[in-house]
Amino acid sequence: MRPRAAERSLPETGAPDLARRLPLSFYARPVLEVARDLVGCTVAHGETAGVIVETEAYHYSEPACHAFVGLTPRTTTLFGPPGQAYVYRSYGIHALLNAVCEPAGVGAAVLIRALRPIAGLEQMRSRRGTEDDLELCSGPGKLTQALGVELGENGSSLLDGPVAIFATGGGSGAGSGAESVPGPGTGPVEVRSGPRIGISKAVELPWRFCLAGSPYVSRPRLA
DNA sequence: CATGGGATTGACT
DNA sequence: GTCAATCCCATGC
Repeated sequence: MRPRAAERSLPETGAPDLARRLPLSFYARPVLEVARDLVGCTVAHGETAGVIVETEAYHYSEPACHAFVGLTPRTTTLFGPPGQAYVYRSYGIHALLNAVCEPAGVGAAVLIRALRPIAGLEQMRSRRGTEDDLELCSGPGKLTQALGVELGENGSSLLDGPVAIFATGGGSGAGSGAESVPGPGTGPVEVRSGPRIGISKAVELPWRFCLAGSPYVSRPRLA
């Protein structure tokens, strides 16, 4: 399949290392680790891209997760192999984007909740119908609209599919020796955790992860 | 087959 | 702060 434009050229912002997508081994880990480590990474779709500033973890063992009910037509992707996009319709209106995690057979995924836009801003503004860049991707339904991610991409591979996720290469490039954590795009990113948003069950679990101080996270902001 | 409930958003009081 | 929009699907009769 042909390379996507956003993979080959990106604006200066953040100078992401778009040469390499996150590998399968990144997703085949405990979902809480993946959720935390995805903050600071870059997600791209077509000409558009943004840096992840907010995520939430979902695991079959707790009732807020769709996989809690077991294997059904809806949860097939969730129980599938890691590194796939789980896209579903929310409230009959919005498409929400997740990254499937943990080994195949374990229903778990990370919901991508907010991005800092870095590429394809004009297309995002057009799709979103606003000129306010803070409103482009500051919510799970907003970012899929801005990126143009749709339900048909459910089950597609994040490793070799239309939705791509990259480490946002920070200062020390590759080959810096030391076995750095395999996931986090950048070096030091301060991530805060708190309760997940918009759920009615397992509300106490602090499985939401936000980039500290980012104006691009959704509301309510994490103190 | 009928029903009910959302991993949300935007408009409005 | 409240509330409707809108549709997929899990559940129950």
